[in-house]
Amino acid sequence: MLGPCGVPDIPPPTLKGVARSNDEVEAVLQEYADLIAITGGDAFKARAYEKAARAIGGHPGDVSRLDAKELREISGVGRSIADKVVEYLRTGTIDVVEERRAAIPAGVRELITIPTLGPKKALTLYEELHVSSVAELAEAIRADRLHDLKGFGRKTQENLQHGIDLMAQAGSRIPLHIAMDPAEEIVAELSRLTGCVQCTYAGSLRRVKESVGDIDVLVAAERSDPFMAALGELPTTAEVIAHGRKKTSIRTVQGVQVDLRVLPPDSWGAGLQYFTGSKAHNIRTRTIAVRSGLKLSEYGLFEMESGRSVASRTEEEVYARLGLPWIPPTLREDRGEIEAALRGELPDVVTERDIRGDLHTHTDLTDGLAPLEEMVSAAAARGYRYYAVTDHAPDLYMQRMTDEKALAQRARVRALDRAHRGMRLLHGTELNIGPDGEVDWPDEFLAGFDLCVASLHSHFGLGRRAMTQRLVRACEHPRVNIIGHPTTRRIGKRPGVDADWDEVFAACARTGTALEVNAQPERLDLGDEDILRAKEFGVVFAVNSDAHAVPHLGQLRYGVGTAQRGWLTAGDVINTWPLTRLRRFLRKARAA
DNA sequence: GCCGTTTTCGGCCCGACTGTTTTCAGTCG
Repeated sequence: MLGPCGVPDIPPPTLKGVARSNDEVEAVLQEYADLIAITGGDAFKARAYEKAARAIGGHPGDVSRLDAKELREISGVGRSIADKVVEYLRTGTIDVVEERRAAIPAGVRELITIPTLGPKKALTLYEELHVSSVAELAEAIRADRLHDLKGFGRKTQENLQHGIDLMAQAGSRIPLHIAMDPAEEIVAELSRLTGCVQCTYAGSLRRVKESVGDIDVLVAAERSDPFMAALGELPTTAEVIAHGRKKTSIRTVQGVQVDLRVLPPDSWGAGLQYFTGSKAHNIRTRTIAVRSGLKLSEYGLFEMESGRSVASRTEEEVYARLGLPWIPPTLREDRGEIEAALRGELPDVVTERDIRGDLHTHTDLTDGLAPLEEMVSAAAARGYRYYAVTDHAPDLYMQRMTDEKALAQRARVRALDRAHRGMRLLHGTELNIGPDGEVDWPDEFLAGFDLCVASLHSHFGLGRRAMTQRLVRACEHPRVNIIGHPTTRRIGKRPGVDADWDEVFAACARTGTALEVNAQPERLDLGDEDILRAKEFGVVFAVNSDAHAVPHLGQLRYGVGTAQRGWLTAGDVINTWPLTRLRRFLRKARAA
């Protein structure tokens, strides 16, 4: 089930011995940390569990293969947590977590997903007003029951209402990355079965939308029943919602609904086209079909008169018979792709293969999890030709960066660079854009970096005018190469900052400053629509992972998908360029 | 609960912002 915030509820206990992903272990430890905080337990203990949860989520290897001793080698995991992880891996539950679950309704924990509502306020609401879900909180606000509650003044109530509204907007949609894991797992499992001709996921997941309603999985096979049966029996399946010959629906342990459709191999292309959508795109393709005396459905493209099938086996075939080139799924939103295709002007969208390097990454020197050497090895393993390390700068106080630390890291980066063949290392930093657009460190010090990303981390509430000037000033800084996560939105949690984006885009184009497409799935910032707009101004982009751990490097694909949705080609993206061209760009307008 | 030692206790990212509790608690990055 999904809560109103779109966060999956706690998965029910499952069979013993089922391999669990790092993400699941991370989730249960994070839940325990939340429960400790809500029940007023030791704040440091809660933080210890949070830290361990993050460390396990960011651990490059599969923790379900580790024993207690090996688990303790992960930083932040000691004897007690290692034992609990082992207990979870073996039994699917942890006793002490179950005890706290029994004491606090799941809905109370859901409350703290509301921005500005933390564990203290959640507990107050529960104890004083017996509020134990987001819906009940909304009702309590409506009925003005918070009136006499200490610490819940008018403004606080407004903020809570605003947070609830934001989550309602996100609705029951699931963040992209939450849906991707079960989708890929199911596709891999079904592909293994005898008789499987084709198998993939379709729908908004294939179009790489920032959130998806459910997962559509398609199989091409002569007989459907083995696939329908197999889906119901997968370890990831928590519940079968509907079971039929053409369609079966289940809910996964993550709370995501999956619809499986089995198509005859002959109609694979038409089915894939149909179930990939979007609806708006399909209306256009069907209209084109009708004008040519044809009828397009999920079973094929047919002559209206005779009913004879003219295309259905592949998507390419279907599009071709409509007089169109194959259109990448990420463009299928009826945002002009049909017209562009008809003119033969579809963009040759950037792909993951085009990416030569990552230009925004962190290490454990600041808030990353992995040491420099591990991040660099992982980057090399991805086949990158260059890789930038961009830890935070001193103005973000909590990161405790100093000149000395930055310089020591640079020396290590230079040494590693000499040791690595085929991949050049760049030493950069992620600067903090202050309220007036100023950044950390004086010019002379910044000159020592190969590149500077600059991002907003606070003061999100400045007025539109001040925010615009702030961003423009950052662009105009001669050492700032990339504006990181430009709007700072958190999908479903926080809207982007208010600025005159046209003015910012114009400043980027004028000053030779790239805009980031931050690939963190909860950011995807810039988003597709802003990218489309910015591109009109002649802006160039950097698609970066902003990785804080080794596994995050792989999230780059979500950024690439978002870039595609913004119609970007490799030429628009600076980290597809050869290093010499990139370096020229990084010099900005300064004398060579 | 973890970790590192000045080892078996005592710290633990720390400062800003917000709203409201007139002196600070809660939340966030």
